[in-house]
Amino acid sequence: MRVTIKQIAEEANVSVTTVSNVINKRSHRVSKEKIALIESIIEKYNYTPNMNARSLVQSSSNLIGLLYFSADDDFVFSDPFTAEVLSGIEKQAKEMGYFVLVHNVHSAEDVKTIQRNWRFEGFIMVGVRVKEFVALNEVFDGPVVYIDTHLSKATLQQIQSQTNRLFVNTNDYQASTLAVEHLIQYGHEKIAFLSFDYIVGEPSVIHERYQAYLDTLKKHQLIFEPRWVYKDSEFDRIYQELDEFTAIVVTGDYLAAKLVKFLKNRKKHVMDQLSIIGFDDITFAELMDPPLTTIRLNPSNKGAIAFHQLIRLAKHEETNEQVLLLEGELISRNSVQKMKE
Amino acid sequence: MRVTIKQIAEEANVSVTTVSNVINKRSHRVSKEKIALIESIIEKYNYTPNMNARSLVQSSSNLIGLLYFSADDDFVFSDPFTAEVLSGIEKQAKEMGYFVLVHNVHSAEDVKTIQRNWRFEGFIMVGVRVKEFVALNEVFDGPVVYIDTHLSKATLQQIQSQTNRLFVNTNDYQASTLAVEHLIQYGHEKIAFLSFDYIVGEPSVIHERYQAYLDTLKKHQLIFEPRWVYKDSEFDRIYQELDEFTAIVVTGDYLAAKLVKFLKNRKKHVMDQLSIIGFDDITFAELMDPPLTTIRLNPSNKGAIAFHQLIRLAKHEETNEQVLLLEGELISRNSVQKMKE
DNA sequence: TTGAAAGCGCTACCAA
DNA sequence: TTGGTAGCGCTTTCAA
Repeated sequence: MRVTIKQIAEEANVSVTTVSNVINKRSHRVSKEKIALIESIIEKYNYTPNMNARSLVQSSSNLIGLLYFSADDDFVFSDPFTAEVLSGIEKQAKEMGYFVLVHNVHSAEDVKTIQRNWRFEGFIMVGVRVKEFVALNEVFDGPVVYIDTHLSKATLQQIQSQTNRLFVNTNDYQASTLAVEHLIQYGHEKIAFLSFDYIVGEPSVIHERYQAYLDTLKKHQLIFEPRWVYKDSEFDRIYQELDEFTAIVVTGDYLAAKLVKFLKNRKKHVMDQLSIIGFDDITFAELMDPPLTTIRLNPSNKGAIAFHQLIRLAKHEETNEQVLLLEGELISRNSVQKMKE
Repeated sequence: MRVTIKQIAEEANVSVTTVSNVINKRSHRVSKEKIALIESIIEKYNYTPNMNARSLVQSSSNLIGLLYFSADDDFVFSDPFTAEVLSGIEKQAKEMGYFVLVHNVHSAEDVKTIQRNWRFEGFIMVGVRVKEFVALNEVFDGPVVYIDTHLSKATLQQIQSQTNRLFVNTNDYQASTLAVEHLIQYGHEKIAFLSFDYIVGEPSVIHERYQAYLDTLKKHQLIFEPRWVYKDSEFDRIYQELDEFTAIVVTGDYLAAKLVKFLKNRKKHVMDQLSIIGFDDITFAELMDPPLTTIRLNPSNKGAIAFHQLIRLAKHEETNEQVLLLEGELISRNSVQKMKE
């Protein structure tokens, strides 16, 4: 059977209080000798406190929850993005003595249950959409860091007073500007845009990127051709209109990889003719043929930052900004070629 | 403040025991009316029991730990394999009302600490090597399922008596046989083998695959040329000896992707001349150029199975086999070509 | 069918 | 500097 604080106390001939005090490093409340003695016994039995008991009495736990939202029962942790976020979180958590419980949730109710079951210091939430945000945000009153949840100005204003809510996003506008500027710098003037389908008007990653695409074209006085804006279901149309533009911005590397494959199947050497830039810098980007030029978003870093912010919130430390924007970084490989003068 | 069992009891004018009984579905101990009454109150307050309290008294928790071993501080959950395993585990766990805590550990000591902190039903361990196995195996006496830990016959024999230890592996021998047979069927007779570096003699995934490669060649009376066995550091040598063989077995898709890239850089159309088969079927395999023929290993399935086995162990259900072997599946794409007769 | 009470392991308060 | 003790929310005897 495992050693408890009581047994340690007995063996040391002290009270449980004293043992508790040395465990919790309240050294000013215990004599040096006793500390040494108790620590040796702790060492001997390899004692570590029972978190359940501790959490029960303290109503806190060194436990944080990584919640991933998805409507369907998809295998979300196989999504490389989520996986890397988790990676970043877990690494930091381990270092700081925290534990991470992961859970895939579908609704606010789910969160209610899970947070009632355990005592979480807080949550990091990934994949929350605007429409579920409000309901969700009410469920839990502890600290929450949202990753990549883009809110409208109005909603943001509403929750400004909630000092324990934080948003860690990529600066998608900046990232996308970076992408388009790179293309322009390389001499491209006819630039297309490909993204997953999204709800127009609703704040989102894609919306930001699209806006930046528009603005950057305008800034450089390049033509914007509505036809050149594609959804992921329109590969065929891209193929047909291929001669019209010389470069395309694709809002994700994975989608870019799919497009490249599709195009290559139709036409062996398309990529000599079309420049392509993606987002994310997934592992595979550099292994593609041609190696994919992309905007690196560094999700593990995002996870790490989210974690640290969460801990700050939990400790009621001041934060200036409610929305943290992480910059994207241009990774220039060969899929974007210089236009001949 | 949250509702407790006590408050429910008060509101229902019954004792906590009775409430506890309805929560735990001991319907024969409570009258129908009280059950209805109590359940309605539970519903009303959206009450769910506090796991810490429950775990404390029951010494169990519906909590399982996914422990990933790594010597260094790598971002292991960004490894697509681990991520998918987690995916499979988490999905099942959620369905059955379990929770998954993930932790990256470096040593047996780490495990000791973490398991003392929380009350785990059991652990699923990934990435455990033979040399750390023994020490590790002693630390915890609850159920453990090891994923892809290959042990020697001797070690396996030693722990045969531990009925709560289980191993879920891919049948790497079968998988590799499948790969080589496929190549042979397509007319290849000169077949090379590429793997990461590994310790010869120590049971491992690669060792199994190598052995199957050897045996299958022999079975078909094909020549085995020791020179054609490569490590991941020997891409250059592969390039130099490229004319000697027509196909290569690569023990992982990621490695295969790297090789293809390397080779293409040297020689534009190598892949017309060399057939290649990988293992894993990573997401990217089908997006490669050419699309990679591979042996699908289905890690999320592995995770799901591991989870179910763990629960069986925890419930002390009988298991016949201590080592579960999951079959690989040939996914035939275009990277393996038929030899001309 | 119901309830009183002990106790899981720990912390925190108060008293010595 | 030390210890006694209440109590966190729950389950589990045992008795009624």
